[in-house]
Amino acid sequence: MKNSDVARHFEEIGDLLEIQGANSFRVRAYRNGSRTIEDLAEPIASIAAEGEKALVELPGIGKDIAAKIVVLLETGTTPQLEQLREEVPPGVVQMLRIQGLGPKKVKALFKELEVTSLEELKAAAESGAVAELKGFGKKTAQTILDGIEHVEQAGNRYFISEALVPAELILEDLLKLDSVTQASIAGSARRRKETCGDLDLLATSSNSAEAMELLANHELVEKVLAQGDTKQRVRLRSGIEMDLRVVPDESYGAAMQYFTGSKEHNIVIRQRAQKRGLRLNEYGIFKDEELVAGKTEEEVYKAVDLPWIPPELRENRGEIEQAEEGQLPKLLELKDIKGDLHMHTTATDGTASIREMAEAARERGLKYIAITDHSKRVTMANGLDADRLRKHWAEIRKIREEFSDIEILCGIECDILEDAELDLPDDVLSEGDWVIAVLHYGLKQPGEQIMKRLLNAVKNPYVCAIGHPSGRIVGRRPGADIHYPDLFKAAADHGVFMEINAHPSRLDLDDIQAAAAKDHGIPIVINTDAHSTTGFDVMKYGVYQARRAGLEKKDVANTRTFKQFKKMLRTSS
DNA sequence: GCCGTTTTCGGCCCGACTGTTTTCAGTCG
Repeated sequence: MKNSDVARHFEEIGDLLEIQGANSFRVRAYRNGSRTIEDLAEPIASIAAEGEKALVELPGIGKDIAAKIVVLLETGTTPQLEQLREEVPPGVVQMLRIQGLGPKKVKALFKELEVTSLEELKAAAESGAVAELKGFGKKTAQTILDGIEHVEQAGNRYFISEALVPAELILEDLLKLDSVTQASIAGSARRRKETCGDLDLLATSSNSAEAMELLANHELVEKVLAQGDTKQRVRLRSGIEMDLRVVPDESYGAAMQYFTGSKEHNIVIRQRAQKRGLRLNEYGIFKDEELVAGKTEEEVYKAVDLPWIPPELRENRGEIEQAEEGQLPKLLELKDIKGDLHMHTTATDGTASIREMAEAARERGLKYIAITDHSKRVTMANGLDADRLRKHWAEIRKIREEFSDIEILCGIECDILEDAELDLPDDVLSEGDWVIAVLHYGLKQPGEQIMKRLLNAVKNPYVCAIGHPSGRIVGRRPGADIHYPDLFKAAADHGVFMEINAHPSRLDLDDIQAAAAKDHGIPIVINTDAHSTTGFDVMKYGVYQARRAGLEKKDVANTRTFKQFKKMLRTSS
């Protein structure tokens, strides 16, 4: 059972308990436990194998949840969840996803109207039954109908790229207003989380009405959902919702800190404030009623005896302890990247030639690239067999003579076949400069076979890197069942790199596994997997992911000069 | 349900906005 399955199990217990009206702190305890498991780099089953005591040492896991983890791993479920599922049908949990419906209202709908699915809820709202319930009204019924439509048509979360692009455009327009003195993106988009549920914008302004009017009439905005004096919520045409908050100048830093989150990070920061006899909210840090800090984020952190913490790290995954000890990493930056080792050309499924890709890479300041078209197994991309690959490499060797200021490596993205063999023979691979081995097919194979394939690739003397290791698509397709500690140990032993694929739909390794790979001392490469000349522009998303993993420049191989990079290759001689 | 250098019991972050209410509960972030 994967960590994500175990985490989801306890998340569901939390949801169901909440609908039943359980103590909210008990509900939160299950969610905290769930999150701890979700964030683990190691399989929870390995920890459980050491005994219940090892589980209890995890934050947010006590005796009770530890015992349930053991039962869950042994039997595939827990009596508690089975019992809860009997009491609360699955459609009722679905109702929690509707904006404006929380546990109390959902419970009332379920108990009073016996509504157990979104369809039944829709019918009840349309018939007027919902509006007649105590605590409900016509507007609530309409909100529910809008909410159902939204849940049905849009997925709930957006790729970081889908979130940041409109947010940056709107931010730019806000800053053009004379009345707006400062403005920034906050929330999960500022933390560069791989997906965002919504967007947060923050501004200081002498005229908050003007800022809100601009947003209400913005071409990217579809509808104003709520509006007060300091807070406005809108839905963009893309479906994503955005909050704008206008705060006083002296509170800007506190509001940035507050609305950047994460919730888990902020809870700990506020607890630190409490311990120091201070009160922290979005307006500042207060001693009794006196404002003692709030204009900048640095001030806020200083008031709780911490240095400023980069937003990407604010997840309460150890960054507060690091900050306390002065051990925060100096995070990688986009400008540190000097090479890109994964891209395609018209030889397979790319849209640009070798020369065009090299020129585009040079324009972006890259000093070295590897052309890595597909191997033959990927028939739909016109993958290369040995003959075509050798000709392709000959072509690359010819073209690279034309470029004095950028190195072009003869590479290949070689499939690791379902039977664990590589898609091209060793004698062919040995002629290249850079071999990335990847899983494309058979991602649903049992973990044992997946590991056999990956380990076989790692042991091959010509494989330089494992590309997009899990094969996941963010929010859409789960990755292969990988036992990461074994993979990383083998990669470290054989000097094989791990890729962070920078495409916003992949971001694979994810942040947690990238941090674990760093701990194993494995060199990491961040690659765009560009299929066109504009494909290079996704590099920043890979860098964001690396920053969330706490990676520094030294942890990432393609920050090196070409000379240094080449020395790291096992095939270099 | 979890947690502990004020605590093994009694806490557990905090304010804005909405809609349904006649003073506030529910929801959200």
